[in-house]
Amino acid sequence: MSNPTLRQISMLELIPRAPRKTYTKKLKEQLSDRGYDVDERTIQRDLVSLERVLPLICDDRDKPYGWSWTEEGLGIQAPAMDPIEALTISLAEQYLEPIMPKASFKRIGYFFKRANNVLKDTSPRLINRWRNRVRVLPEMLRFKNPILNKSAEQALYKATFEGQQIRALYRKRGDTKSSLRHIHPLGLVMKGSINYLICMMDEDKENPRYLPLHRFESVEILDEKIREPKDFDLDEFTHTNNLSFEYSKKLYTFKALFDFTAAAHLMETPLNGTQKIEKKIDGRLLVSARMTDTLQFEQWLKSFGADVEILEPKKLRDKFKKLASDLTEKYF
Amino acid sequence: MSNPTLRQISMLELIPRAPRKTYTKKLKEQLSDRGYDVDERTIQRDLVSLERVLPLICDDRDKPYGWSWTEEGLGIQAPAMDPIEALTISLAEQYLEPIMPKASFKRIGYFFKRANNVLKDTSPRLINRWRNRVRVLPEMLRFKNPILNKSAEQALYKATFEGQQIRALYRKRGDTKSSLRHIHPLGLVMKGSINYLICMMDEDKENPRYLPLHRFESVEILDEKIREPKDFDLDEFTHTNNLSFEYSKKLYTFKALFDFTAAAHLMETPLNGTQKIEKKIDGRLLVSARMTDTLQFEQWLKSFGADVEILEPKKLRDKFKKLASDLTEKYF
DNA sequence: TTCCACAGCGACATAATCTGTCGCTTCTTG
DNA sequence: CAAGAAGCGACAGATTATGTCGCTGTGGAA
Repeated sequence: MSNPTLRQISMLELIPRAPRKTYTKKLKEQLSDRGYDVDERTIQRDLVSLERVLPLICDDRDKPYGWSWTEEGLGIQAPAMDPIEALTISLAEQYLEPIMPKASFKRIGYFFKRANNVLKDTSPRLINRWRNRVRVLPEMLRFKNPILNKSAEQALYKATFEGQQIRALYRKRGDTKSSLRHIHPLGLVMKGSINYLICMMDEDKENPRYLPLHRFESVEILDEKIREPKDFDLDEFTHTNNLSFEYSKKLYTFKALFDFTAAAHLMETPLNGTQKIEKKIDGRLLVSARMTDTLQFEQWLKSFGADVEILEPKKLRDKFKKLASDLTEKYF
Repeated sequence: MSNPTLRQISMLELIPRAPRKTYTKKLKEQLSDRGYDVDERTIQRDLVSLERVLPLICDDRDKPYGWSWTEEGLGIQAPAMDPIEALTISLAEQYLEPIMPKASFKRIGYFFKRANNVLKDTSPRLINRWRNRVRVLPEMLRFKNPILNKSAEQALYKATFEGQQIRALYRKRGDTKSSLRHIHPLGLVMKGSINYLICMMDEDKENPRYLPLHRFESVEILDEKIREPKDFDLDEFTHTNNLSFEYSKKLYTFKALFDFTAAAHLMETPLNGTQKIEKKIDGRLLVSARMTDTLQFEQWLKSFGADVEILEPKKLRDKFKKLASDLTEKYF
């Protein structure tokens, strides 16, 4: 089909958003790859005519002119979002906002803007109601995010993605000054308010380390591929270094008596599929489940204070026994 | 400008995704609103010619034919995502997946699909590396999500959005059978694995209630606007009903001694802007901050076990004193 | 400087297309 | 069965799209 419409749509999809640009030559090639064999002159004409009606800009300071979509221009999206979809996205926005790195969140902001535009168009009164009537609440205490250097962060992402070595100014915990290091990035781990770079450093050529992103002061991407330990497995690494706790392999049978009101929610949101629950005569709930042995689970139990009595495993019960005496010692 | 390209792009934006459809008549009007005054015949021709090259479908079982984009078709997006943007979105996907209602997450899945497509095109090797090298780890214990009825959930969303009354089969906590209720939805609150409908019920015409979505068995949207209490404020409601804890207004000055290793992270991710931290001679950290009086904060403190000693406020210290004796009583 | 390559642009002629109109057909509905 | 609605084929004239060519200005190399 030699329909100009399709060719022009393809072309519009090939034009990047400012500040990146593309050029007629490049467009000609890319369009040719997609089966549109046209003269460069035609592309020029198309660009000029589309520029008049769409938020395109042409950088004519240098001579192959550089074409891009304007930074904030709305572009084209078909099919348009329907209202329910837009609502869902605006909900996703509420979920993401507090937990995602600020810079990343901003980068996809135009997308949320588009969703909100759709909602505005359909019915400003309804969208307002939605705004006022839906909340995503934090499940737990949120800490302040560490301050981090945006350009360093971006560079770390890029280097990890492309597998390039870096040279970076990194400040060790406790140190006030940062020092220059040569690093092979292996991966990224986001956990709560802290994100970590998993990497090899010159000090230890065997074992990867994890470094919080906010301790990087500046990052320079080197023109050299990373050297990685063979069979490196990020999940295994996070597990053995206590970053993750989902994949722990040690299992035990857990049994405890919970105060009814404090643990009633376990009836509807069980710990996992193995959980069993039984109401005792004194009103307490006997909960049992196969659990992995993790720090987080212990912390969760401790947060119940005196509303839980651990029965099994004995080791865990002993820990709580010790906790009781430790606390007594502290406060009496 | 009588350029067919632009008109056709506009038209593509006006065609909804299946199962919704649109019709030539309707398109003619909408295009006319946008300044494209063309014959219906032209629109028909455009549709047929675009159908051949784009994932459009025409439902010709009935006679104004219904046009839509196919359910999974990729549509048009310009400007295209650049790779970094696509990475960011694929990261957002990792953040959202565990915490967002499954149905909602699926609804915007096409968007993540698009991002992943961009990445695949740029470099399949790199995207694979990214997949293997980036993890979003849960910060805390995740419970199993309650099972919920998808159509009921969708209806609750819709009714809340549109402000319509509903008639629903709702199962009270503890009950095995559900009963029919007449409800005025006021809002939605998502908190961890449980989502709540805030609403007025016939039993109590004064005070809103909150009902977990997973206890709804079926929902029928009525053709009647909700009656809402005047000056209803969702934030105030969540606050007074202990759903949220961020906006509590009671403030106190908190002081405690933390074990160094257990609380070192507070130096980088402070509780809030008012936090002060001081290293004592015995190695412990004296942390002080203005805090709101919330259950969650107390739970967080309890999760430290014997690694924290509360100094102020006295009330809180007393609670921990009582905790110590309660635990001793339980375990000795 | 001069020369050359490159990119953009205007002009032009022709082929290709786009589009409104009309009339026929098919289907539904009362 | 009549009327109306929607789709579709055909047609013709107007419009547009496109390749080609040659001119111009710019910038770098000789």
